[in-house]
Amino acid sequence: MEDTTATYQKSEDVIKEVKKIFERHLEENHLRKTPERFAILEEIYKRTDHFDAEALYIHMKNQNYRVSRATVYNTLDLLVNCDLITKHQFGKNLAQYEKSYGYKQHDHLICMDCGKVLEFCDPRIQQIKNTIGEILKFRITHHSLNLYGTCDGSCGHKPE
Amino acid sequence: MEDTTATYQKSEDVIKEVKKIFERHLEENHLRKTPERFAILEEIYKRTDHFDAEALYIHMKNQNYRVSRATVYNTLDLLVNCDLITKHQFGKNLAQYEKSYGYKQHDHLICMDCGKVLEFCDPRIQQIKNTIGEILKFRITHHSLNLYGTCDGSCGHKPE
DNA sequence: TTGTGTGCAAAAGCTTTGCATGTTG
DNA sequence: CAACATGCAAAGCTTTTGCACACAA
Repeated sequence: MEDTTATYQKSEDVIKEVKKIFERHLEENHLRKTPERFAILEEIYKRTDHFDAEALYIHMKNQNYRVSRATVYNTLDLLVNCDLITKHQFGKNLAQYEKSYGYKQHDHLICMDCGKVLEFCDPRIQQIKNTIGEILKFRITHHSLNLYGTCDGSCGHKPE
Repeated sequence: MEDTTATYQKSEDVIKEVKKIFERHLEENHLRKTPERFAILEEIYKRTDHFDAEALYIHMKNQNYRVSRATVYNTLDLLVNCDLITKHQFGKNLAQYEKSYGYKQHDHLICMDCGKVLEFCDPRIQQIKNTIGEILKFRITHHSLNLYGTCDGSCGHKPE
């Protein structure tokens, strides 16, 4: 944040920051700082977007970490709670996650043919949240907007 | 449709209409018109909003229909395909359905405390779909917008 | 009569839980 | 050292599949 010359933060810097955030979250909630928890956070922030719990588990195994599925699921919950990752359900019965620190709010566009997921931003969604929250007397904390369609055959049409 | 004096269609009329639509869909796709399929459609349109597959299965059993879960799931798929019902994933690993014939497009507001689901309409969502579809070259067929929050304690706060 | 649809039960897939062991605070 | 977290495996829950029988076309 001090360095105004760099457009993007280096990956190592981001990882350092999210670890600090996670650490604070664990302290505030009297949870233990175990190596597994930090290892999982680090691997998530090294990975690219959208992954599911099993893929992360396999990834950890391949990196020769000794973790269990239970710990993966446990840690994913913790990370969702402190807003370091976001959980999605893109229509299927399989939770997908993505890192959320440093990313601006965005929603998703899913191709029904090839499973491709694109991201987009539209300010009008914020307006909708304000309006509806006021009308229906809800304190809206978050939302999920997915658009489904087909990407004009620009993909190889390999249904997932 | 002929009767312009009635504000709402009688339930029996709606059921008659959706059965006709379903019948046409089955014919067009060379699928069989089995009594189970029509019985399931009928029970869905007699029920209130938002239900899951298991609840529907239990309901059918209680009505002394002899149906299997397999048939329930099979028929739900068919009904989704011909737009007579809509499938939702409200954050949990459990598909929820609702009848959609005769209802205008709407989205959902979910209370994280009590699980209550409210419905709302906002024309701006259609504008977002148009804009994004054009920009990202997608033919958008449908969407899912869920707002999550808390309903100001107006509920008994019985977390589902 | 032919093949699709059904019921039933078993299997599959994602997630949670129980228990003994390990480790943080 | 006490409580919590972990690994492992088993159980839970929703959904899918396999198979023999039923029945729509």
